[in-house]
Amino acid sequence: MSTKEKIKSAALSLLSKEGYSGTSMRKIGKLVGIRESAIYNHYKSKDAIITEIFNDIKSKSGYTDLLTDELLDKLNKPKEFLKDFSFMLLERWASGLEQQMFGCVLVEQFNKRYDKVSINDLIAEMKKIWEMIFREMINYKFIRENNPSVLADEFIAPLFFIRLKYFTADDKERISYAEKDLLIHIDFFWDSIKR
Amino acid sequence: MSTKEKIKSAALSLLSKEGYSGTSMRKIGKLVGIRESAIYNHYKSKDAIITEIFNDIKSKSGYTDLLTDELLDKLNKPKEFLKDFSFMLLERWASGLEQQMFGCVLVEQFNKRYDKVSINDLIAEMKKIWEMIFREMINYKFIRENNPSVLADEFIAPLFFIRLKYFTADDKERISYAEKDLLIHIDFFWDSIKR
DNA sequence: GTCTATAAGGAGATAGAC
DNA sequence: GTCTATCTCCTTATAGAC
Repeated sequence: MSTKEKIKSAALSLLSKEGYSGTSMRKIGKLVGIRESAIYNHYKSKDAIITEIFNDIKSKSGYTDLLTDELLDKLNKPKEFLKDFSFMLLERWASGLEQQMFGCVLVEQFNKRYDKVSINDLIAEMKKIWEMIFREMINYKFIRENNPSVLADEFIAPLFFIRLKYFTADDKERISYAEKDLLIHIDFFWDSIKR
Repeated sequence: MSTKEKIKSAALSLLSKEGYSGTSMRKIGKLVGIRESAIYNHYKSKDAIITEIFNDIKSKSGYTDLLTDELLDKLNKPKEFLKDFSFMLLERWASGLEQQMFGCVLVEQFNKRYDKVSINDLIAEMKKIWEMIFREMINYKFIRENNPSVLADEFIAPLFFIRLKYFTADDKERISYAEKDLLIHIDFFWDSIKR
C-alpha cells in the first residue's frame, strides 16, 4: 500500500468514528507513521482527503457486481434467491471497509459541508436492485402480483435495520446473529408474497 | 428560557450537526450571545454539557406517555390502531427537538466517549412498546397467532426507515410524504397479520 | 518524500475585575 | 453572571533543509 493509500485509509478510519472535526491531520499522520506536514506531499488539504473518501464511497456503494448470471438463474426459486442474495449483502457489510464507509455516511449525515453521500443515496442504490429483482419475480409469476417498489421497501427496511443493528462495530461474531434475524425476516416476508 | 437552558439548547443544535469535536465552547457561546468563559458559570466543562444532553435524550426516548387508555381502547380495531399510533410517532419525530436528539445519537454512534445512547437503545425502547401491543392483539385474537417479537421487528423496521428517510432535516412538508409511505407499509403489513 | 521550524488562529479552561 | 485577559495545547498549512 502506497503512502497516499495509507493516508486515505487512516483518514477513513478516523472519519468513521470521530467525524470531520475529529479527524485531524496530526491524528492521520500518527496513524500512518509520518509527520502531518508530510501528508501535504500527497494531498493538498484535509478537505481533499475527505472529498476523495466520499467519492470512493459513492463509486463503491452499488451492488450490481453481486448480481451474476449464476445467481439470477435462481430467480425461479424465489425464497432461496432472497436468502442467497441477502446473505451476500450481509457478508459484504460485515467487512471492515464497508463498516467504515457506512460509518462515514452516518456520522456526516447532518452537516452540509459538501456534496457527500447520504443515507438516502445508499438506500436508493439498494432499492434499484431489489425493485428490479421483484419485478422479474412478478413477471415470471414466481410470486404474487404486487407493486415492486413496495416490495422492495418492505424487504429492504428490515435488511437496513439489521445492518444498523449488527454492523456498526467491528465484531466478526455478529454476522451469525444478523443471519438469524435475516432468516426470520425472510420467512415472514415470504409468507406475504408467495403465490 | 434561562441562560443554562439556552446553552444546552445551543450545544444540542451544534452536536446534532457537527458532532462532539465540532461543538466548541466558542461556537456555543456565540449561538447563545455570551463569551465562552461565561459558559463556565453554568457548566463546569464541555463534557458536562454533552453528558447532560445525552442524559436528557435517554430520559426522553420512551413512548409510554403516548399510550393513553383512550388509545388502548382502539386495540380491537387493530389496523386503525396501527395507523393512529404510528401517526403519533411521526408527529413526535417531526419536531425540531426530536430531530436534533436523533441526530446526536446517529452522529455520536461510533465513538466510545462515554455512556451515551445508541441507536440500538432507541430501537429497543420502541420495540418494547410494539411487542406489548402485538401481544395484546394476539391475546384478544384481533390478529393471527404469531411471535410478537417478530411482528414488532417487522413493523418497526419500515417505521425506522421512514424516520431516517424523512426526519433528518428540518423540513415540515416532509411529514405528508412520510405519512404516505407509512400508510403503504401498514396496508402491506396488515395483509400479513390479519386473521 | 519526509523532516524541522514556524505561522496564525481555534480549542478548553482559569483568574480576577465589574 | 458576564466580561477581559491569559494560559497551554491543538488546528491547518507553508517554507525550506536533507
